[in-house]
Amino acid sequence: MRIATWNVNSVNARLENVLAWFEAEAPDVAVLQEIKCVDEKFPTEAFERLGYNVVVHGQKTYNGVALLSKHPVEDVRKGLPLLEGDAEDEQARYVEAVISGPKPVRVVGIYLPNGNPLGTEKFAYKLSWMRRLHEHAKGLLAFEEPLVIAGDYNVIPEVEDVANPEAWLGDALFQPESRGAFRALKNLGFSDAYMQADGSPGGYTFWDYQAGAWPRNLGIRIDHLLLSPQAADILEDVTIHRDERDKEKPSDHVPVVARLAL
DNA sequence: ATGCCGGGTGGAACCCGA
Repeated sequence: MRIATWNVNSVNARLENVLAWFEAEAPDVAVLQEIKCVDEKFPTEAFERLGYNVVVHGQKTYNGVALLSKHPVEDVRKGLPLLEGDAEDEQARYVEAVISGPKPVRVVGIYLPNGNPLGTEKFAYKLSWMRRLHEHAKGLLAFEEPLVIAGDYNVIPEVEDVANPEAWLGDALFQPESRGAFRALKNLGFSDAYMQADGSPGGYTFWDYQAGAWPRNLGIRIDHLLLSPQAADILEDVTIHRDERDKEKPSDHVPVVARLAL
C-alpha cells in the first residue's frame, strides 16, 4: 500500500497537475495540504471518478486539508483536540481516518503552522499546535497499530535537510524550539520514513518560487511521514517526486510517497 | 531575503506562505 503526502498550494489552481499525478501514480491513500477552499469547492467528484473516497476539512482562502483513500474510511476526525486552557482553533490543519484495507492503518494528515515571523503570536501558535499534536499522537501510539502521521510539518529537522542552513537561521522552520518539538514527537516512538528507508542528505521536498530556488536546488525537507513502530516494521520504500517541481504551474512542494507492506 | 513568486480575495492592493 502506498501512502502519499502533498502540499498542493491550492487544489483548484493545481487541479490539472494534481489529477494527472493521481492518474499516473494512483496512491492508495493520500493527504493533501493547503487546499485553500471550503469543502463545497473541493473537486470531490474528480477524485471519486479516480476511485477515491474523499474526506475534506476545508477553510476559505487559507490552510485546508483532505484525505483520499481507495479503501473505505472509518473513525474520521477533523481538527486536532485542544488542550486545557486553549482557545478555539479556527484553522483547518488536521484530518485523521482509519483506512479499512486488507489490514487497517490509521492515516493522519497535518498542515503544521508555519510560525513566521519569530516573536509573534504566529510562532507561539506553531509551538502550541505542536504540543497538541504531541499529546494526541501519544494517545494514538497507545493503540499499538500501524499509524502514519503525514504532512507538511513546516520543520527542517536537521542541518542535512537544508541546502543553505545560514539562510534559515532566523526562520521559524529551523528554530531550536521547532526542531526540538519535532524531535520530541519522534522520540515518542515514531520513525521518520525517509530517514529509515533512504536517509541521504538533500531529500528536499520544498523549493521557494523566488530567487531561483528550484534551478539552484536551494531546497528544504519539511514534508514528512512519521511511522508508528508497527508501521515502521513494514516500510518498504520512500519516493520523493521531485519531477513535479519542474512541471508547468507547479506547487512549491512535491509529493512524498511511502510504501508499506499492507 | 528586506518579499524577487504565486495564490486568494475582490475587483486594487494586500494578506499569506516558508
